[in-house]
Amino acid sequence: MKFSNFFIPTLKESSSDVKMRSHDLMIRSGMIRQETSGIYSWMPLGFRVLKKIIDKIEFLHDEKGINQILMPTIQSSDIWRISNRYDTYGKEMLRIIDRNNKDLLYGPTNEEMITAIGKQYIKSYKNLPRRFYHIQTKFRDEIRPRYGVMRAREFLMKDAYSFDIDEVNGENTYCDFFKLYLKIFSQLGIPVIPVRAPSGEIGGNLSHEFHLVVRTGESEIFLDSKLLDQSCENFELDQILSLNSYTDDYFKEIENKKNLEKFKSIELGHIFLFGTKYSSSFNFNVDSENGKFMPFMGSYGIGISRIPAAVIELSNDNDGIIWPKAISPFSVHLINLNVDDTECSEFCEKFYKEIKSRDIDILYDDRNERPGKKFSDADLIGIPLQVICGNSFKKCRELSILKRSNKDQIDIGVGKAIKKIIEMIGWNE
RNA sequence: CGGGGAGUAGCGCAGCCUGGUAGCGCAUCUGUUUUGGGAACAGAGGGUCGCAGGUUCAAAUCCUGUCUCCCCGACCA
Repeated sequence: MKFSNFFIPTLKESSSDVKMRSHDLMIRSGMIRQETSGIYSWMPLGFRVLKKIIDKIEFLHDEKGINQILMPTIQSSDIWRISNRYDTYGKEMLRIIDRNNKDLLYGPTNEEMITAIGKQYIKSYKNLPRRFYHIQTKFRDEIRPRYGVMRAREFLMKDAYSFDIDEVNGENTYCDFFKLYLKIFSQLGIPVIPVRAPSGEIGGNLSHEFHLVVRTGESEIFLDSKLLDQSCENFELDQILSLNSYTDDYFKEIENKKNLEKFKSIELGHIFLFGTKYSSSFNFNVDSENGKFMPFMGSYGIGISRIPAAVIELSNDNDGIIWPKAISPFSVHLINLNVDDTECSEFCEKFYKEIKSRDIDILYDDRNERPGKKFSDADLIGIPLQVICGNSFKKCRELSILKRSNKDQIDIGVGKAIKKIIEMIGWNE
């Protein structure tokens, strides 16, 4: 992508209204624009990051045989009356009336709808288990939206739902999702901690949240600090159940508070096994070999649009964002400092095409701007590798490769540059 | 919903107390010189001062109402 043809409206100055680092950087790097309180447009650069995250999440869900669907944003009040949540959900639910005076709502979540879908099609135990997911805009009319997309009213969420024949199978599914979530976050380059959350209204249910520990986070969790360095990706159910980590709410309920430290964090995911809560209110019965039963259900959410903000909150410096490779909008940022020079521009053009032909995302700054502006934009946008073509190209056919994370710079002959870049992209950090 | 702050050019702000031709920086446009870390000079364009009412010869400024946004607390991915 050429910078001249990719709209990134960067800003030099911060708004005094913006208090959180990630919020400020997302606005100044031209990723998002506020529409009204808690509602944001995603500009080209921001949307690219979002798409990277979506792609990874989709891939890993599809790989597990979880079927992607797309449910509507607008729901009928009817199904919410069946679950009795239309009246209890409260003011967070945005209610809408259509021209025929029918009560509609902008979906804050989809348990009711997925249960209605399941009930219509799943008639036999032979049709179970089933797992579905969708990625869709949600709306929750939060009391106080804040910090940009970190706590927005309209937000993008991946929510998955499972149907199983009984509790044991439901727990296995839950366990699968637990591991899947750890894998997803690890592949996104985000070190999350699984945290036990309180059981819901129905006793005996399972719930965990996935938190990113960061000093400026707005949640509080309590955990054994050993968990910070431990991988839980291969945990079995009993280990998951006995994790020594708790959400704020859960912490108040437990008795043994030894070895628990308080951390600030950002909640990025939440999984929940709620059993037959909705299948029973929907009278969702399925034939078994010798009678009928109600499917055992769970739901599994990831706050997609919150992820870029969380990552930036964790990974930035005075000059701007430092993207982890996995979700960086581009892998390489080529900076041409001499666009007026034919030789330099021709080289950059060729170099740009060559990198692109190797399936590497590259942003090529071909704008007629001064070096200082290009460097500061590059640092603000935060692409992991900056490749600079300037004076040393003219003098001795060298490029500079600069790592955004620590500003380490190497100068390298043009012939060796591509090989080196590919090598650096492959580095794990 | 309680408490606090703010709405003036695309962005960031001053002016308001003490009423009298709406200003500064950034950005934008033109020209010249510049070009490895947000360039310099010269010029130009851009505003129903959130909205509505009131006081006054005169309102960005004073009064009343209203809308919106932000921050702190109780809810959430």
